Amino acid sequence: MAGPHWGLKEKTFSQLRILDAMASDDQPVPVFSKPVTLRDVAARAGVSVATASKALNDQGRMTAKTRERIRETARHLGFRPNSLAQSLLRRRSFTVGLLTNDTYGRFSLPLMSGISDALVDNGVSVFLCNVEEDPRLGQLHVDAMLDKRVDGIIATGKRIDRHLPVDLGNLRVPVIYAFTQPDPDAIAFVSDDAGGARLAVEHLCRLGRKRIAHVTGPASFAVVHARAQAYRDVLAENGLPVTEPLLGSWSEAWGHEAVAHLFDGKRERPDAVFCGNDQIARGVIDALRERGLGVPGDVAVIGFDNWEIVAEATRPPLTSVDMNLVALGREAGLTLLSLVGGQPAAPGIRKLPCRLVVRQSCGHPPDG
Amino acid sequence: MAGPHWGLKEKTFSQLRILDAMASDDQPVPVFSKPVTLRDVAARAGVSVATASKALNDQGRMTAKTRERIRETARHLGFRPNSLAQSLLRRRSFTVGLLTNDTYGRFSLPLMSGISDALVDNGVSVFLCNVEEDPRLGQLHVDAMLDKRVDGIIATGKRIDRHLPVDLGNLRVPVIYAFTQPDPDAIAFVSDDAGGARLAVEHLCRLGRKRIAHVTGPASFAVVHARAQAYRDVLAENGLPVTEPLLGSWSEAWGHEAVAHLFDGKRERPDAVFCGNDQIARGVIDALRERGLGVPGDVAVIGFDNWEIVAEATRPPLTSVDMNLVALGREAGLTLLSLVGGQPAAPGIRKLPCRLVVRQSCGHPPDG
DNA sequence: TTGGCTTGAGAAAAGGTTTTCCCAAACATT
DNA sequence: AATGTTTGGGAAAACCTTTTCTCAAGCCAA
Repeated sequence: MAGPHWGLKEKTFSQLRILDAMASDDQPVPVFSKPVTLRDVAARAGVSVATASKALNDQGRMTAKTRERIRETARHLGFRPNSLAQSLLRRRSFTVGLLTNDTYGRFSLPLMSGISDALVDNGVSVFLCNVEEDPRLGQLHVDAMLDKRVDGIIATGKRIDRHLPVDLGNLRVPVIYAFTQPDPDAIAFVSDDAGGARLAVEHLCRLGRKRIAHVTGPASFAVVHARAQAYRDVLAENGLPVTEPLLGSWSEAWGHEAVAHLFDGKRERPDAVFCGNDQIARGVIDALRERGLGVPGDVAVIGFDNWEIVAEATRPPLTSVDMNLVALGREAGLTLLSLVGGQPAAPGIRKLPCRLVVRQSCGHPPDG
Repeated sequence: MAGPHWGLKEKTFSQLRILDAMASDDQPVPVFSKPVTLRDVAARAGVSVATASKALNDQGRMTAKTRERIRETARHLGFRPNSLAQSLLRRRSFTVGLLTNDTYGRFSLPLMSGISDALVDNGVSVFLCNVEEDPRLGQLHVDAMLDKRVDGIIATGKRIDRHLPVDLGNLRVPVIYAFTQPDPDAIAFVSDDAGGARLAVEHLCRLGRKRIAHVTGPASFAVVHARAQAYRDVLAENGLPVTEPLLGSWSEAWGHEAVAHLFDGKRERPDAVFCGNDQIARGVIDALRERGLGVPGDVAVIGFDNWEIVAEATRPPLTSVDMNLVALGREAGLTLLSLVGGQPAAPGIRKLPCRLVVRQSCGHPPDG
């Protein structure tokens, strides 16, 4: 099996240890001391490092037997190429950075999950950097990432109309945004909020609800207006009366309070409430119960975000619009990858569709 | 300012562009094309790369004037050393990996935040890898991290008695565990659950509560027993009656249900409930309200985890035990760093103290 | 002036891999 | 037998930085 003699006197101590281990065992050798390098493989197989490299990368020309012998040797030694050396040469680190200011990870973690999913099979790892709202911290992270030669950066914010406290223009590496778009030339992935709102309101219409209210977050959020407009559009399309959306905060407390506005007045009372997020919906449901109103019997309630930990804990479990954050992350990751690979990509916003998750807070499912 | 002529014919196109830019501007030059290398700096300063390196790293000997000139040139060109090249040489990548299976990030994100905080000032970046419960995925991530020559790994789980689906023994790099300890020789950081429980129960005692119940998670969790024992201890120390903890799930629904057990029987009714997490506490509070019992008037309720998004949304806002996850992450990060630096560290578990966050669900604060 | 010592700075190796040549040997063609 | 052509494989450069070694010049003392 061994080739011609290959200069034992050149072997270092650690190489000798590897060889010793090999002599007694035919399994891949766990190496505790130094990592196995290509030189080790080449020496063991009796070829040059150049040939060894080509054998392992399916490059160059050599007899099938030689190639296989080198491969077997590498496998046997447990050789894994040093990514740093490869990166240095290829000017490509198989590493991307995810920049976020989302402390709780409500948005960034599902996104991260999608990104990581899409990239790990390509051997790409993800640096996660939480920059809070601190420009100094942001610069620190960005510099560290650039020094480490990340192939690209994904920047995500909590809302489309606020940006990270860091400038990513003219960066030498491609940048993709998720949930923010600092300028129109940037490539950004966002969920289709209007479409999601349509999904919700149309669902309520299909269930025969006639007086559908909308309780949502503060006017300072762009998504509030996008969703509110879709809400109005769908009601108009269905010939239903439009009541103005109630704007407040993203909290349970606001949902609670909004119910008072909706049900205390002398106006006709809603038989459905479309809520701007799951926490508001939760507050609404609690307040309705306190008033003796049944959900979904008297009033149907629908949420937004499909934050499972909230949606599944409400009684009854909450029907909600899911923004498909994992899929969004996956798309963003793949697009970044193709950008890194030199494929051009059109600037602008890509809206990804939402998805309705039907539970029990709106009554019988459409086909049930 | 320019030194002697330094061989213009040797300059590449991109270098010439840099020089052109310099001629017209005295600010650091934004470089869109290729990154500035040490060679560029050396050439521009009229010295060898060796000298340039030494000047920038405060090594070697040279006139103060030479050193300063090189530094100024580097600053001017916006030179940043290529981390990959440094890593290759130093066998140190200034990179660590955080392995987790916590999908929602309830635990791992605060931890991440602490780790990142502690390390970013040392120029260390963190790979976040979510391995779910998938051994294949785990191996994939670990291999990718090792190939990229991470300096160390922090592995975190959701619970101390379950481990990640991946073997991190004999890894060539130091490993630190958070919230898990696969074997007694491993270095692990966990929160002091017993201490946290003491904090909670003692708080209730100080407030004069006499019949304190404990509603917690499933028996399969080690922390359930640790906290329950501390609960019993504190009650005994205070001469109060001990009722057996109610074990269930970690959900709101269970908190709700537990209230029925506690208040429907013919036993004397509790005037306080110590809950195993904030969601249970939330369920308990909701159930109490439905029974017309006031919180904290009739019954004091205390939670665990201090998950702000839940604790602050309950009415009244929930007093809860905080596990100091950020601090724990910071400690873990710093310890890993010292391990990487060659400092030895004793194996075993390090318990970090919890902290009580007083809101309104237990009545007047001790000093209020 | 010679020998020894300090000072300032450069050459070269190292780190691990990939890739571009290049070269011998073997084979095929007239 | 002499000339092309393929084939298998190696040498060396490149990526960028750090560090060790070396060396010439300048200085001092004798």
